[in-house]
Amino acid sequence: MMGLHQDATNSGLQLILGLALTATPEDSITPSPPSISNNPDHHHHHHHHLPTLRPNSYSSKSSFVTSSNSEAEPSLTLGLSHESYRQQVVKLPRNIGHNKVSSEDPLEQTSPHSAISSFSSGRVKRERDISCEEVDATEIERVSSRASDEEEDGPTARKKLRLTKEQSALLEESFKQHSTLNPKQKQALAKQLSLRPRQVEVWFQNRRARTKLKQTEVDCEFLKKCCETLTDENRRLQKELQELKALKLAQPLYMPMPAATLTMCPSCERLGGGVGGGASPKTPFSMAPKPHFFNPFANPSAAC
DNA sequence: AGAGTCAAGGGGACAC
DNA sequence: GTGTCCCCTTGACTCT
Repeated sequence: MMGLHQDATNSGLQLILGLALTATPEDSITPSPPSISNNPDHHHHHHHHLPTLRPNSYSSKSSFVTSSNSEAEPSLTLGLSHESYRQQVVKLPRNIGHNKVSSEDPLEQTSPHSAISSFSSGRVKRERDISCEEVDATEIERVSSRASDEEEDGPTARKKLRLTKEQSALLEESFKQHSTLNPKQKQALAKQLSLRPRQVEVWFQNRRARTKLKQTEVDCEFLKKCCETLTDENRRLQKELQELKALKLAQPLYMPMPAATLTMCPSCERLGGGVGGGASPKTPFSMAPKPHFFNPFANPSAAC
């Protein structure tokens, strides 16, 4: 999809096209995904298996799907419903056990940095206040101790990841360059950000969705204005029509019309003076102010 | 307390 | 069959 700043400056026609082709440009630049068999961010979809209980809710769906991915972690639950699975997932500490998950992806091994950014909970606000480079050993220790606290917390709710400013900035920067990522780019970015590829992918998906939503809002505003303008124009034309009808009734049958309204097309010599004669049939949405009466000099053939 | 934000889950569609 | 996308939704968290 085009960037918002670009779309916002589009003309009406371009806007209409944009509406019809939502997100297509974005898709068009999506590189054909090469097959990466050892992609640690393995397909997150075809995951109709029963979920293996993982301590980390941020383990992508794909993580427990990849049976061939050397994950021999025993399943602690069978046939959990969606909700109960979520409940189970959040009961366990996130950064404990996450590292013990054997993964071919080194990125799956949560670094202290990502442990903080990915599994913060009550720390979110603090995390925003402190920049990520300020994450020192004390902070890491605090996180670790909190992890053990969480273990004792029992049924706590799922924790929410908040990306650090630096992570967000880098992701934004990357998004400006391409709104979609190929697997290599994703891997590289994930490594750079100490995030899992799945998290990068999700961020881009949500970012695209936000862009689209914003564009939709802009489109909506534009269409509202169009509607208002057309309503006004319609009102004006209706009024003009009424005036002309009244004028016609008030005049004797063969009384010549006022000179200003007597118009003749110079090419076919037919009388004009039609209602709203300035509006071209080809431009029904023209917002340009129109003359109330046909102007043969401005538009010699409009009456034909 | 309720609205807003945003990372993530789940599912369908599609290309290869 | 796999990987990725979009869409919709959920739930944790923040803001007012």
